[in-house]
Amino acid sequence: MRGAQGDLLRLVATGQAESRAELARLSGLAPSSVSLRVEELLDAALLVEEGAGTSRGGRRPRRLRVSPTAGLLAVADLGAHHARLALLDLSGVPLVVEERPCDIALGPETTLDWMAAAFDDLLRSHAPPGVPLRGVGTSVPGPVDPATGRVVSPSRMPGWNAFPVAEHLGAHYDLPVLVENDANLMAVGEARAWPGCDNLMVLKAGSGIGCGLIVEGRLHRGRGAAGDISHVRVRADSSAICSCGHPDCLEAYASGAALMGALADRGFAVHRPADVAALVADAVPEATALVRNAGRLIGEVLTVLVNFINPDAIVVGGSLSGAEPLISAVRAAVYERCLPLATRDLEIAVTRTGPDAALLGAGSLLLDAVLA
Amino acid sequence: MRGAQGDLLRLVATGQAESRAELARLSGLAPSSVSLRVEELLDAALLVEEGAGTSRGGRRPRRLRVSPTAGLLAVADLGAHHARLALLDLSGVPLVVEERPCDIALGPETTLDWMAAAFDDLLRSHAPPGVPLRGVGTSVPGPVDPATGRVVSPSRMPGWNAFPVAEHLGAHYDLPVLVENDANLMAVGEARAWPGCDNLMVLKAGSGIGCGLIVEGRLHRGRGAAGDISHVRVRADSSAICSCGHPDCLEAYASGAALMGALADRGFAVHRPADVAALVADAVPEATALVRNAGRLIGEVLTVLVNFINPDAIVVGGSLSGAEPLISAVRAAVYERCLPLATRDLEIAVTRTGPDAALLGAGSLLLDAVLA
DNA sequence: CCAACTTCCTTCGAAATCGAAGACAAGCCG
DNA sequence: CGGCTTGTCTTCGATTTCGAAGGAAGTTGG
Repeated sequence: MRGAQGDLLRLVATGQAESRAELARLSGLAPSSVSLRVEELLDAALLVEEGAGTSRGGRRPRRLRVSPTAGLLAVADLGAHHARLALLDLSGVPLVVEERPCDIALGPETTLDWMAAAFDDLLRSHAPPGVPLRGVGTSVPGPVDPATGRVVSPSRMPGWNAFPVAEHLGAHYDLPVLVENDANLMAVGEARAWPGCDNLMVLKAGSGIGCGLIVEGRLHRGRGAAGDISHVRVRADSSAICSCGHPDCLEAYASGAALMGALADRGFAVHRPADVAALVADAVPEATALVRNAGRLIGEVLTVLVNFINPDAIVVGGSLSGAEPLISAVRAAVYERCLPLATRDLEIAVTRTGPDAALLGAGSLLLDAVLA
Repeated sequence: MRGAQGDLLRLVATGQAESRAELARLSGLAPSSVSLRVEELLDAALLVEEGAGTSRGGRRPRRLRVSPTAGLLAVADLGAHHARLALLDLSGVPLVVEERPCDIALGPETTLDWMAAAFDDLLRSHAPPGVPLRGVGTSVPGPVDPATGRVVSPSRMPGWNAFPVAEHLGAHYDLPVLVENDANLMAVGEARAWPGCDNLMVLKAGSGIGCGLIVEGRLHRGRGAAGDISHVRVRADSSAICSCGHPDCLEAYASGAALMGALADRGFAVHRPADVAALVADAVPEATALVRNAGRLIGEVLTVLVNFINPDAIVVGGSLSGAEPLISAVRAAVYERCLPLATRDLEIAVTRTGPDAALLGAGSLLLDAVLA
């Protein structure tokens, strides 16, 4: 897909434009040029005309949509013990989402080959005939070097260090391949649900603590570890040594793994972070207190970042995001301690996208690669 | 200056391109189109051809420069007790730089009218005849709402709250007017001296502590207070209440003002932050210890931001930047505590631009406004 | 010194893009 | 119901931009 057409298709696919007139406004092209390009996209069966939109006082626009036959994207959100897999159409709408158990500790080759097989499986059972696969993407729970698509010193991924994930996955396909950190993809997916918020911090509170940063509407990658808040030193009464070797990292107190450990010490049966959220939902005092304390610690770290970045919103996702005391404590810390200018219009909210945020984010970034 | 020409002129003015061929490479336009546009800019006397550049193995390029007669920019860097004023040509090169005493506590009208008079003064004495003034800009030592050009709750600027600085200054001129926070402008100015570093944190250590953030080559403004690190809570032995009402803000321990206070308590005669740096240069133990401690505290705050943003470099400027122990302590804290991935290629250095950074930054942003 | 190669810049026909004007299709309103 | 207004989309000549080819002015290397 070359330049101008790609831009137009992207605007339709991302839901920013639904008519030729909107395309003209957003793309900066002349209405006549837009008509020509759209005509070509219709001929190529990448776009379809679908009825009429709502009038804004004049003639009703002819609604444009990405054709369901334009192509599919296969995406995965890879966790430590299970992966969510999905097929999306080019506008990012899921045809099918599945969660399957897996184990990243088996190493990259095994895991990625398993993933490719799972994608084939989904395509066989759910892809309409004749619709081509156009891109493949996955999240990984660790830092990814944006230049090379390699995983870099991931603490939760034994055996994966410096493994060329994108390259290995790409060997199965002659297609654009995307590999990105899970919190980053979650941020991208979430960003589409927050129109008007160009600067967004998306916290992933799961068994680890991650954060994705959207600046001016675009994912901020840094050197691959951007968004890390796990290893910030927090003010704690006791003293814990983190796996990174430093004392009192946020992760050692406020991560899902830390909370699970603390609850297990007190005799609760918790096997995954969602179990912690469940205990909180059941109003178990120990769990609530621990989660609230975790939220306070996270919130105190976020104050620094909110003052510095001035985001439009902080969105909390991940399997602990269902624990209301966590969000409340984050809110309390941020609103109490940050500059008024930074919090005046700051929204702190739970995910609008739900558990598929990273899958949708992968679709969004993949679309860019496909239409490049 | 309309679009395409503006882009080309900007590339030459910012020193990114010196020949038609470079313009073609950087602008994405076809060589033939570049030649046409350059011809028009030469006819309009905005560009001049000036000899030949150095060959890169083939025909030598014909070097292009912005004409010295193309226009001037009047810029100021406004401090609490003095202002630096300059006239720049459109490529950002100063014709004249002066420092004059002033007092922002006299209020916005008085100060800004004084500034306009000072600009007129400079223009009379230093502007070549017939060269038009094309833009006016100033820094202010406080947050600026990017949308309105108003100062917002500035702690060091009594009487300025919500004052429409850009509007008032604009009444003197029928020209683009720029008003921006001082640390932000410093960051923009510094960024041009760090080619290849697209993500930059620029620390201004003066009587206050400010920070400007460059992301993907562009200034990050947030809601106007972005870059603030003054009011981060630090781990301190004693307890001090900051002017913002919270305990143990960084500013209360590590700002030039705080250091001056501490030194004055010990009987030293210090009247401006540079005096602190001078004491350190004279190896006065009390001053060195205080400055080193300030650097450590600042560095600890920066660790959070470095992990989160992964900048390419941290640049330290401001009147305390000459104090070597400050930089060393910042370096020590950041390199010790940050993630290896974040510090692997991180440079922590003193300003390359010197005291005129904010003036040059103002010129850089003004150029964008002039060529819009 | 002279060919071979590089890079820079221009020339000129082809192609893409624009923009003004108008056709088209609604809602609004007495 | 029939103007009136508003917004959408297309037509078509004018303009801009492109791109391939070639000339100009160097360097490099036998």
